[in-house]
Amino acid sequence: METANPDNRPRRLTVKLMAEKLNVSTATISNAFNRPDQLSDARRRWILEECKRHGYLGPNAAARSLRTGRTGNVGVMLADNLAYSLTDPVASEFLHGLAEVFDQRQMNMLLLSGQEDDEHRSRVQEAMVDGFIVYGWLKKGRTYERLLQHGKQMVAVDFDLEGCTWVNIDNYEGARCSAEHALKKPPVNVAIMGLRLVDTDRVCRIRDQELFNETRAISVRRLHGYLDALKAAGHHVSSDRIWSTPTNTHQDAYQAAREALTSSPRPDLMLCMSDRIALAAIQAALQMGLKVPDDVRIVGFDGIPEGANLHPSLTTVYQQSAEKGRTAAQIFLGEKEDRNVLLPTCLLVRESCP
Amino acid sequence: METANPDNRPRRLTVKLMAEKLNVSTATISNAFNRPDQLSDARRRWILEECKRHGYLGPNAAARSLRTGRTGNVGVMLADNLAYSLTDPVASEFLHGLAEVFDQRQMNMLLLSGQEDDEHRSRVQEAMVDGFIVYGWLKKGRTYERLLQHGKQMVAVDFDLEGCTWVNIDNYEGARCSAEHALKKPPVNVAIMGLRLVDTDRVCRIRDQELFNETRAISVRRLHGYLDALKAAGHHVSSDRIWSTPTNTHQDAYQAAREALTSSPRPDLMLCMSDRIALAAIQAALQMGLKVPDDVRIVGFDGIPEGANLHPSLTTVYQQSAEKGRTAAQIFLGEKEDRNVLLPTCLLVRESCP
DNA sequence: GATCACTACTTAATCATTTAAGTTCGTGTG
DNA sequence: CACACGAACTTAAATGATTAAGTAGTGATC
Repeated sequence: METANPDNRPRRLTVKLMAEKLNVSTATISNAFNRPDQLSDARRRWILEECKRHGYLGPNAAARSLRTGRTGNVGVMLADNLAYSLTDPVASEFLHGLAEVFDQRQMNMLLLSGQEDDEHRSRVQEAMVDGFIVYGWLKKGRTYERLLQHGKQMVAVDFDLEGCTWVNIDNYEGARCSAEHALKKPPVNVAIMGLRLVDTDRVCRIRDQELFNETRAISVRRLHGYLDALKAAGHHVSSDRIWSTPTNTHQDAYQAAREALTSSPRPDLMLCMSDRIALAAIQAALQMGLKVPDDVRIVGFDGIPEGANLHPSLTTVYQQSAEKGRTAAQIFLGEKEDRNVLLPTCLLVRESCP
Repeated sequence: METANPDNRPRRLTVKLMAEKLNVSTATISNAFNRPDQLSDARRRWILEECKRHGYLGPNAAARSLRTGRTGNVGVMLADNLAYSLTDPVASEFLHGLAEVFDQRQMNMLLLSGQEDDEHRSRVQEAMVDGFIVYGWLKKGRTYERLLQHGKQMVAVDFDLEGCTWVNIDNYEGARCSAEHALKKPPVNVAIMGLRLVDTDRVCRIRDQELFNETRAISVRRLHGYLDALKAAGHHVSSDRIWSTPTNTHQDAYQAAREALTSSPRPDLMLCMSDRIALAAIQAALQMGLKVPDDVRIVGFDGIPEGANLHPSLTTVYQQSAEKGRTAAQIFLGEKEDRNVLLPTCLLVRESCP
């Protein structure tokens, strides 16, 4: 048991103390803050004013949450590195969409990293939230397990979680369609620039045995889209012509692009699984003195704003990142009829691959 | 009082129930989860295993927080619109820096909007956090007051809050120095493109009576930096030549730039208080058939990555946004000796104003 | 004048933990 | 043997709110 306060001076004000001071019940104070209809208007105003005067700022959040079972927070679990995600243009747009809805509904977003620390502790159980939005592909592990167990509301985005409602885009069709467009003018050598197609932390080429590894289902679907379009056009792309970057950072993207562009035979069409990769590829190509799209055509994926004002501007697959956030938030809040939503993509034909 | 559970079947497992099931005290279960040194290793492992088997996932976050007085969360209050901030390049970099430190220390970030709703309710009191990082200039009001009262740990960034530790950059010197550089080649007509210099929600020019309004101290300091450099070089800029945008969005920035460039006399030097504004100004100038820097020289502020790869690339004042986040986090955690930090800026001379 | 409905409260149980202090028991020591 | 000590627990008092159910008083209605 805790020792009594030596000075007998309370450290913080509580409803109980305020009730004593004002000579009313704790229930009445609570009602003054939460349920105006439960007491007369005059009394309510008087209580609020007295509380302010005495320095009682309002109910303690933890105690309230313990009693009501609600927190007013939604846990936003980002599968990728948290710090990185905050500057990734696609993730930022998604968070923007989420914030638009949750902010209006007076809910706060608690950012959670999906990556586990050395002790594999999970942040799911300890998070003070009413539920989760899970964004991106989470590896199986403790966190994954805990997400299946906690029993709160949950929406998965860009991710398949058994039994969970979801929002996603049509990665396969977006990729297929962009490749189909690019193949109208037949290329000689195609390179595919993948994002986390295999489970390593280095830029590398894919080997046959790793090709259908499902570590990153988003990318695997995009890959199938590319490959099917290529097949339909009578092209064969060996796994030697498929690169993979471990992250969507400019640094990795640039390295991969550079490797691909200096490989032999030099590609004249690069299908990139993100705009970051595509922009890095354009930069690398220009620095090597190549002309885009004359010497090498480049197609991206995502449709980030930066791709529009550049010269050459980027041909890419636009995905509705912000809408993905708004939709996920609405499903979370039960404001949407559909429990699962597949958002369409659309092809933006610009200069890098006309 | 609450009615007893009709089935007599508990809705969730608690330490109490687990204690009964396993025939140990609640204290022992709690210790198994929190203080390994308080019980034998064998017993601890047994308890954790039994808990898992019965489906008890661990202590309830709200109850734990109520008892311990800690939450493991840090409230990140963004003065600007929350949804907007998440896509603003400077704010994103700042959040990136924060996340780098807090994620490593196992703390979660709770995003809070500094903007008040219609009822002026403040989120400060209800937030389940151990303290606050306040980012950006907060208007006086209920939220501002509450921040002064809550008594928890707090760090203000890009903001002055009486008695509070802070991190900031030298806005005055950064601006002065960039203007000084630009004035080496004497301009004929200077335009200053301000960010929230006055308290309206439209793009506008400044009138004399509003000039020294302190709604946005960051901008006011930058303005003084510009004006002092101009004065030193013998220039006078009337308030008619100073624009202000209400937000740092591309849309507002573009509109302001367009207005400035079509105003008479047309400016041949534009000092912009953000890179977003400067980039919009470059775009607007090019679209009008003007040459940058030949017809109009443009200087930015922030040093965002997008300014580097553009043609013409952007001359600007670099500020260490991510470092600002890391520093704020460290001060918050008490890991820094200094309680207040003023970060230096540096001038990046590039093509838009050589 | 009894009954009823309504307002404006109060009472007290409950939410799920943590932790200082107390208990028990086995072991080493003078 | 007595005593101290530490390990391994248990006991029970907080932590700070919310809320169903109960109560008292007032006025209207039959």
